[in-house]
Amino acid sequence: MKPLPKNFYLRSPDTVAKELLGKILVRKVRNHILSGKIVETEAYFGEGDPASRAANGKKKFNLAMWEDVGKAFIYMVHNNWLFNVVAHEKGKVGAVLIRAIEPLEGIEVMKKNRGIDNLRSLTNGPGKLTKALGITKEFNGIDLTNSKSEIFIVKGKEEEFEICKSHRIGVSRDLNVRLRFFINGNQFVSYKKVF
DNA sequence: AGGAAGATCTACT
DNA sequence: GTAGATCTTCCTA
Repeated sequence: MKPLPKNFYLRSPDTVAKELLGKILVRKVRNHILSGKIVETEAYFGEGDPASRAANGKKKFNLAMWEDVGKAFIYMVHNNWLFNVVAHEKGKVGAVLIRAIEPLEGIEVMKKNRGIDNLRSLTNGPGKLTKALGITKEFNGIDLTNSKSEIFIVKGKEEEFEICKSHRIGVSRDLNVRLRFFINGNQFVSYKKVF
């Protein structure tokens, strides 16, 4: 499987967020592979988006959002690492938060990483999936378009699904636009409720 | 030093 | 399904 090319991410964050649904997030560890289908995402812009980490200008920790698209942008909130993909049009700023995946390969390892046995709550949240896949700040800036990386994203198999939109979750000051996208009816979407 | 943050877990109604 | 306590960085004063 070849990773999605860089120009996939060279578009508006909301477009990329929508199109990332159904793609496969792959995490390579020494002798095994963990992977899952992306079922829920959120788009974040740069300036003008009060919920974005980039809203207050460049900082040390959010530099990745200004840099090359197709890279990982990882930061911590409430003791959880959140995994984003840098995506924006040329010269702009933005990222897509991966909020939930459906486990495919390496489920036993994910259960061990999470310390639980329940499949449904294994990766149905942004902080949960990073824990299940063993993702930490160390991977900030990693290239997701290179299959040699420890984390990358490939095209999944073709399938039909309905895309739903809602407002972003947990954001104290959201924009008046729906920027959360998820696969309708999927068991691993973090909240069914539509805000 | 203090507070806020894109969340999670647990314990209930 | 919803409410409340609580976890750790990084930013701002």
